[in-house]
Amino acid sequence: MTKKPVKSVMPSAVRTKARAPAAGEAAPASNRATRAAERRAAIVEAAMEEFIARGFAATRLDDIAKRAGVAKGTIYLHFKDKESMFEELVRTVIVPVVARLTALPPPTGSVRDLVEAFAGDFLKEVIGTRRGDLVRLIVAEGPRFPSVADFYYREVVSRGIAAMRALIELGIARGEIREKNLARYPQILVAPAMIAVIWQSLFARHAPLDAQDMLRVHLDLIFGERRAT
Amino acid sequence: MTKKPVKSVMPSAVRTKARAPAAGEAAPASNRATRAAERRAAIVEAAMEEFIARGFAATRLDDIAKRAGVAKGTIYLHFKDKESMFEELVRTVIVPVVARLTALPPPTGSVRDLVEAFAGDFLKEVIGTRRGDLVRLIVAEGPRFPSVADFYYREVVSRGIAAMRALIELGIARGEIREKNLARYPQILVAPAMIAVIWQSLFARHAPLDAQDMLRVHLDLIFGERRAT
Amino acid sequence: MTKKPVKSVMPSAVRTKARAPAAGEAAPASNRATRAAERRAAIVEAAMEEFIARGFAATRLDDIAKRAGVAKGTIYLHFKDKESMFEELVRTVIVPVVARLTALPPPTGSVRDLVEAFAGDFLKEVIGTRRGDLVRLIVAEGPRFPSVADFYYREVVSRGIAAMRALIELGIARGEIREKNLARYPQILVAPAMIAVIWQSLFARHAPLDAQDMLRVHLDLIFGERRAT
Amino acid sequence: MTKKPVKSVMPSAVRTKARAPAAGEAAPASNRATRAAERRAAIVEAAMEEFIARGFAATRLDDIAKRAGVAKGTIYLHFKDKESMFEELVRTVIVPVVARLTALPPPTGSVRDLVEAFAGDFLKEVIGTRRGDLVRLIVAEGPRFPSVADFYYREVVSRGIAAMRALIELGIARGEIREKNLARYPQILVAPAMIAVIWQSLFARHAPLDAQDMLRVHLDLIFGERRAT
DNA sequence: CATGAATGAGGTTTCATTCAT
DNA sequence: AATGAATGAAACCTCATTCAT
Repeated sequence: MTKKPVKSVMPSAVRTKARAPAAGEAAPASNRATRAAERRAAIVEAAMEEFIARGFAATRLDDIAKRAGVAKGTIYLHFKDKESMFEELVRTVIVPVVARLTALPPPTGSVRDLVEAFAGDFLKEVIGTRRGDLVRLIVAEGPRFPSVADFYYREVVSRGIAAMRALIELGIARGEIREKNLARYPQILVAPAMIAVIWQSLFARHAPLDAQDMLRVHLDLIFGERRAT
Repeated sequence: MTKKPVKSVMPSAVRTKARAPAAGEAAPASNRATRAAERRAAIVEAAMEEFIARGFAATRLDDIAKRAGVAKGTIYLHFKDKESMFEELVRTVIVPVVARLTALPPPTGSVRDLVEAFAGDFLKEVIGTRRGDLVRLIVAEGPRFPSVADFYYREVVSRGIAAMRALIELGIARGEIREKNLARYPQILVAPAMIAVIWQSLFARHAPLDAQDMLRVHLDLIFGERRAT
Repeated sequence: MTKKPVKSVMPSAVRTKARAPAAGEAAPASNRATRAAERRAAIVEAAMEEFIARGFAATRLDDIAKRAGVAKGTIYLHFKDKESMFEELVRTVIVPVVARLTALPPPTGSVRDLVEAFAGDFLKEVIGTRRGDLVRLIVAEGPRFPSVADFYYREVVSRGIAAMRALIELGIARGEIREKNLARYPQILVAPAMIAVIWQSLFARHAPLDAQDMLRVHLDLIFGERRAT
Repeated sequence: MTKKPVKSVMPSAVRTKARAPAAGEAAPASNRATRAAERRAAIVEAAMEEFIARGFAATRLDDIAKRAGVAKGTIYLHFKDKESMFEELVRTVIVPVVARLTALPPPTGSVRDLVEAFAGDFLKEVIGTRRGDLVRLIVAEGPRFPSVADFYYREVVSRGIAAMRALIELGIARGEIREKNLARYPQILVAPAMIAVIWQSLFARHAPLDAQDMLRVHLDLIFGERRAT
C-alpha cells in the first residue's frame, strides 16, 4: 500500500480556518458563533495531531496552541483542562466515524461482497491514516482514560461487533460461511484489520504489510476461496 | 476467563529480594554483587508495573523508587536516565520470552496440536497477565521509542512470524491446512490472540472475552472443525 | 579609599521597577513591553549580584528569582538556561562600559592629563564597585565560559589595549614618555589598576590600598615625577 | 613563550604513588604511614587539577577520586568535607612556594639583577604553569573562602610585598631606582607579572603575550633602560 | 473574546556524604 | 584502612493553569 496524503480527521465543514474574508466582502456568514466554532475545530485538529504524535502526557498545550494558531489561554475558553480536552476530543473525532458505520450501504449482493466493500472502506479510511493512529492512541491511553475506553467501546466497538455479528449470521444463513461458531466471535473477522492498523504504526518501516492482500486471504479463509473473477 | 493473580515478569532466580534469611542460616549467598542484582531486579519489576499502569511520560521515578524500596538516586546507579531505563527494561523483560519462543516443544503429533499447545501457552502466559500488558505498553509507546519497537520487532515479532510461517507451511504440506495463501500472512494466525490481549486491557470490564474459546474457533476456521474429541 | 555605596550596573533607564507611580499620575508609560523590560532588568541585576557573590556554579536560580521578585519560571521566559543567562548577562552589563570607553573625552591638554583623567574615571567607576567585582567574576569564570572570555576580550580588552597604545604612542611622540618599548605592552600601563581591582575584592580587609595614590605613583614612573602642582 | 609540560605542584617527596614495590623487595620503607601519605598526596594533586579546571562548586568528588585512583570514601579519611579539603589543599600547595620565597638567593650583584633573577624564576615556575592557574583559582574562589584568602594574604602576599619593598628600598638607597615613592607600592613592581598570569589563562588564545619581554620592559621603566649587554 | 506573561508545583537528575562490608 | 553502593536533599527546568490587559 502506498502512503496516502494525510487526511484530516475533521469533517470538512469546520475546516475553514485558513480562509480569510476577501477584502471588500463583509465577513458575511462569519458571525461570532461561526468564528468560535472554527477556532474550536482548529484546536481539536491540532490537539489530535499532537496527541497522536506524542501521547497524552507528553503533549504540550503550548504546541497545540501554536499548531492551531491560537493563544494558549484560548484553549481554556473551549475546554476545562487537558484531560477533558482529550476526552471531548476523542468523542468529537469518533462521532463521524460512527455515523458512517451506522449508515451501512444497502445490503445488495452477497455477504462476502458486503464485507469486502466494508474492508475496502476500512483500508482506505483507517489503515495507514490519521484515523488509524487514533485507534492506536486509544489503545495506548485507554487504561488511563476509562471514560474514553468506555465511550469507544459503547460507540464503536460494541456497535461494530453487533454489525459484524449480523453480517456473519446472514452469511451462515445463506450458506456463505461454514464455520457457525464465528458468530460468537466477530472479533475474529476484524482482528487482521486491527493488526494491520497497529502494524503500520510500529513495523511498516521494517516489513511493509500489504494489508489489502492480507484481508483478502483472510476473507478467503472465512468464505472459502473465490473462484476466478 | 477469570482474572489470574498477577504474575511477575521477572525470572524467578532474581526475585529473592523479599526472602529473609531463615533464622539459623548465616546470610548465605548474599554477597554484594547478589544484593546489587536483587536491587536492580526490584527496580525493573517496579518500573514495569508503573510504566504499564501509567505509560512512560506519566510515570514518576519517585513512585518507581518507592515501589522498589530504594532511594531515588539508586535508580541512577543502574540506569543512565528514564529513557534508557525504559528501553533496557523492555529488553530485560522480553528476553526470557524470546528464550521460550525459540525453545519450542518438540514437533510431535499434528500441526494443529502444536499450534493449539502454543495457543494454550500464550493464553496462560500472556493474555490477561502482566506480560500481556507489556505488549500493550509496546504498542502504546513504540512510536516514541523506535529503539524499543525495533528491538521488539527483531526479537519477537520477526521470529514469531517466521515460526508461525514454518508451522503453516508444514500444515499445508501435510494437508491439515487448505488455505495455501495463509503462509504469506502468518499475522492472520496470531491476530485473534493479539486482539484478545488488547481486549483484556481495555474492554474486559464491559464485555469479558473467552479468549480460549475464541482461539479454538479461529483454529477451527483454519484447520477445519475438529471431530468429536 | 572608603567603601562607596554599591552602584547599580544597570543603565538607569531600565531601573524603574521600584518606582511606584506617584499618587495622582495614571500608571504612565507602563505598557506590557515596558513591564517585560523592567522584569528582565530586575533579573539581570539580581543575577549579577548573586553570580558575583557566589560564582556561577554555586548560584541558585531560586535566589535570583527571589531577589528579582519574580517566580522561578519567569527567568526562563527571558533566558534559555542558566548558562546562557550568565553569558547574556555579562554582555548586557558590559555594553554600557564599552560605550563609555569609545566615547573618550576630547584630547585636550597633555597625554598625562588624559591618562590621569581616565584613571580617575576608572577609580570612580570600577575599582571597589560592583563593576570591579564583575571583572573578577570574568577572571574567575572565564576558563569555563570561553564565549564570555572571548566577548570580554573582543569588546573590552582588545579595545582598551588599542586605546592605551594610541595614548602611549602619542606620549612618546610628544616626549612625555621616554620608555619607547612601553607601546609594545600597554598592559603595563593598566596592570596596577587591575591589581587594585583584585586587591579590593580579596585583601582590602587586611590591608586597605589607596588605589588613587598608587596609580599616581605609577604614572610618575611612566611620565616622570610631576613638578609641584 | 612555548607551552611547558605540565609540572606537578607537589613536592617530589610525596609523589611516589605510582611506584610499585618491585617483586622480591619486601615493600621496605613503605609502611602504613607512608602509604597513607602517598594516598593523601595523590588526592591533593588530583583535587588541585580538578579545582583549577572547574572551580570549587563545579568539581565532583567522584572525579577527584577517579583521578587520584582511590575510592570516594577514602577522601573522607583524609579530609572532613569538600570545603575543608579545598582549604587544606591550597595551604598544602602553597607552603613550598613560601619556602622558596623566604629562601631568596644571596644578595650578590645589583638590585636589578636580583629582581631580574626573581622575575625569571616567576616566569619559569608560575606564569603559564599549573601554579599560575592556582593563583587564578584563589582570585576566583577567594571571596567565598575567606580563610583561603586570609591564608594566602598572610603567607604569600604580605611576605612578597615585604620582600619586594626591601628590594626597592635597597635599590633606592643604591641609586638604581629613582622613583622614591615606589617603596610605598611594591604592588606596582609585581603587577605586570600578575597580569601575565591572568592573561595566559584567559586570553593567550586570542593574543599570545611574551611575558618575559614585557617584564623586561617593565624593569627598564623602573631601573632605567639597560645599557648594551 | 482573546491574549500570552507570569506562576509555582512537580518532575528529573546530580552529587556530597555515610556506612556496612 | 579502604571501599563504593546507597542515600536523599537540593538543584535545574518544564509546563498546565491563571488572569490582567
